[in-house]
Amino acid sequence: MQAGNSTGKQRAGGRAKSFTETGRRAQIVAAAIDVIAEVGYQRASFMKIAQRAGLSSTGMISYHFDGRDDLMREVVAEAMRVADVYMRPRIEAHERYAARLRASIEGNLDLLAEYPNHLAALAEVLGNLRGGDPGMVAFTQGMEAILAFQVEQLRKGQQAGEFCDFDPWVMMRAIRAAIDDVVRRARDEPDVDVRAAGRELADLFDRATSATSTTSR
Amino acid sequence: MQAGNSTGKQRAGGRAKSFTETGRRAQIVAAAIDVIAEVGYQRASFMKIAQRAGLSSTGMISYHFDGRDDLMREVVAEAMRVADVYMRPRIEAHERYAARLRASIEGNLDLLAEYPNHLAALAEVLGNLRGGDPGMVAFTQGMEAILAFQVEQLRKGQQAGEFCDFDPWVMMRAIRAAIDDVVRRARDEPDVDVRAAGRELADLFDRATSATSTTSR
Amino acid sequence: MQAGNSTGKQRAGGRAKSFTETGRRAQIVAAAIDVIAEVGYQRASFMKIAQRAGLSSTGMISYHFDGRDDLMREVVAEAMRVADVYMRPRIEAHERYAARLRASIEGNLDLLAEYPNHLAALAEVLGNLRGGDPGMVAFTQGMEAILAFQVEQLRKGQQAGEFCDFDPWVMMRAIRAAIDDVVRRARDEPDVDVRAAGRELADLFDRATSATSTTSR
Amino acid sequence: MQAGNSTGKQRAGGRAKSFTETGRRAQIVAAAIDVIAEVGYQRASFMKIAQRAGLSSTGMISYHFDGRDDLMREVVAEAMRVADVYMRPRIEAHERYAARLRASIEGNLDLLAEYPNHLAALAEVLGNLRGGDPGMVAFTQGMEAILAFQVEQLRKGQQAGEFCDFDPWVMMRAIRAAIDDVVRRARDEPDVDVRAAGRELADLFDRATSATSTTSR
DNA sequence: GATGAATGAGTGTTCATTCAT
DNA sequence: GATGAATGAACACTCATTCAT
Repeated sequence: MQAGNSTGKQRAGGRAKSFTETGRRAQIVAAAIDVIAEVGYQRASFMKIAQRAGLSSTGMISYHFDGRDDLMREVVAEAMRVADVYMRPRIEAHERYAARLRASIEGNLDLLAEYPNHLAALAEVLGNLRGGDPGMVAFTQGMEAILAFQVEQLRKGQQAGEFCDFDPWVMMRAIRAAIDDVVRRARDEPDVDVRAAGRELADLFDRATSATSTTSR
Repeated sequence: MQAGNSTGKQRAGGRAKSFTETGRRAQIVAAAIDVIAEVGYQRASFMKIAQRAGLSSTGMISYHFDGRDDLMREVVAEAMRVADVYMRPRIEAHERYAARLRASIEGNLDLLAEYPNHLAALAEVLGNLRGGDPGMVAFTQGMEAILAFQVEQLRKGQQAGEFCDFDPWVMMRAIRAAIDDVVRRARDEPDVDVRAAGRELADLFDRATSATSTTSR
Repeated sequence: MQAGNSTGKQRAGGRAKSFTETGRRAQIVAAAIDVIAEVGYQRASFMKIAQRAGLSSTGMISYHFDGRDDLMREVVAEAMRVADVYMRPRIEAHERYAARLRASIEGNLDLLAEYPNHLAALAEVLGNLRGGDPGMVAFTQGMEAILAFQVEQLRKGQQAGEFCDFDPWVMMRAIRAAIDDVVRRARDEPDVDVRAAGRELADLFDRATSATSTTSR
Repeated sequence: MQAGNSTGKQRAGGRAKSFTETGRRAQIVAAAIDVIAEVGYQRASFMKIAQRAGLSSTGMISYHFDGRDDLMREVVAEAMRVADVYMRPRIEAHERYAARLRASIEGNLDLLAEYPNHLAALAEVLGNLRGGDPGMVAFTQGMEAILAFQVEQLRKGQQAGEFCDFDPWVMMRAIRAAIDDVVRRARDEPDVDVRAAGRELADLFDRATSATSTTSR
């Protein structure tokens, strides 16, 4: 999952939470991220998550979260928060859109090297969402908004003459899919050099978006 | 899932099957493909598949298949068979590697337009395999072999001077990931013009692989 | 199961059977004996028996037998028939009751050495009968009759002064239980010398029944 | 099943258990003992056990026990514990091996009179173990160890001149088989006087093992 | 007679969730 | 707040039996 440029998160339920409840929730979310990264979205049962979190029963999770979907929403929110903190400064350090795109791609895979479980969990949860899932609809829309922002960046790059002519939605999804694929590969083969893969992908999409190759003909 | 160049498959058990049993198996596999495409690999229970196939009980599926893994193997084999029949002549109609790559990408998405459930089920099953799954190991290896063949094609294209310098494994996985992403998108948003997306992706990876930009420098 | 001195068998159902049907039945019974000896009474499913018999479906068994109990009755009857043919002349070759008892014990274990599956299946089926099983009640009573005959032999030996004073029912059941135990042991450890065990058991029960030890004091 | 001289047991899983969980486990084990004694090992389904224990679903049993084997292990452990408590002082009250053997036989059947289901369940579970059952292997070995101890007692009795010459393994298995047979008979015919049977069996094996017959010659 | 596909009840097990304590 | 026992539905799978052909 390509991360960065998040629009920020907010809890689904609006009621105020005490400090310890917030702490418990964070603890459970952290355990969920590890478990999801390890065994996948579907096999990440409450029991496994509770064990990883050092809890003695799954009831604790149901107590703190309004169902499995709520927990998963928090997992995604936490992963996105981490990604946002990591990515935003690296992207905004650049002016030109092409440089920002490269920073985005390489940054995602540097992030993967540092937080492999976060990105793996993120990809797992989002990859297992269905369009029809009620309760996750608003969620999916939030994801679309983030993607739309990134697409808009591509479009601006085109208008600025940095990028050639292409469908920015198709390009953006291809970039995200390629990054997610490395995330999945890193999960199964921990020895993969994800930073090197990041540079390769950045080169790849640089060529794919660059205006120079067309103008030079 | 990018398909094509399948190595073919046959049932593990050697016992001869009657025509009607073969028919029932095919019917169940077809139902499984539809259900998997609709609700995903994990949620595709025998009960849903049996209902879709017009069977009164899940026992019938266990009667015809040697467990869930066996059914899933047949699902993949069937999807690969369809893909192979569709893709192979389209790819082999071209001489040059660049043209073959374009044919492969566009062909996959034309195939998606005609058999959306087949490709969706294929991606679902393969995407949910874990390294540790015993009984599916040989299966994963078979997929790797196909991917390796496609990587080899890219490498030959580089040697022939048609492609620029890039890591063929990274490129191949990026291509496959981009195609699979369209498959997933088409599943959730049936109105997507997948053939147009195919042309866009073909253009994208044509630029990303083309040797022209280097010669013009 | 101690065998011998059978009162003979008769089919439960009274209708006449054709020659081929009788052949099929015998074939199935033979397969059932092997399967039961190998995997036990409860795990001996129609499917395993059909496979062993070279039949392509379990329906064949249900066609020829009026349910599982009917098949099991035939299994016992066949095993008892074999045992009776083998045991009767060996026992009747002796005049004295003590010699007949020894012939009975050693004969049973010689029989075990020659037909291990028959005796194992016999013990399995009889050992898994419950008192309450309807449809098997008449059957159990038949077994009791055989045992009663053997008890009567012991009693006659006592009256003849060959045996000391003991409860013949308890003695008979102990003998049978000891023999059955060797049958079970031979099933799990095929290297056991069952004939040697037979001689040991014959000695054991010779001492336990002998009138000499008491008179000699 | 002849019991006594148990080596003791404790749960495989090391997790500490609350009092109520321990209570529930004991309740389920007690229900399992009753059901197994009534319908046998194989027919003792979780559903029947749950109903007997007053539970609404079989899931509760899976919650408290790590599978069917785990429950069966506890059943045997409980039966052996009861047997050990009952038998040990009765056996150790005697010095001589012959007296100990008599105490062992009569004690087992007195125990049967008091805990008929415990011994019936014990015999059922152990009698249905196959050599190939993984997870129960260590279990079978434990039973062999107990039997070996009892065999050793017989051997010592022979060396002490109390017993005549016989194969102690064959003798021990015959004794155990005779006791188990009474257990089974008591299960099907509750009116049997098991204590009387115990005295008869003790007399029987006293004669079978006694050294007096040899000295008088 | 013989076949084998179909049936439906039953198996142990996992799961997210609930609720009395 | 926190616990963990209890719940009931769902899961894949096996089984003996039935029945149209």
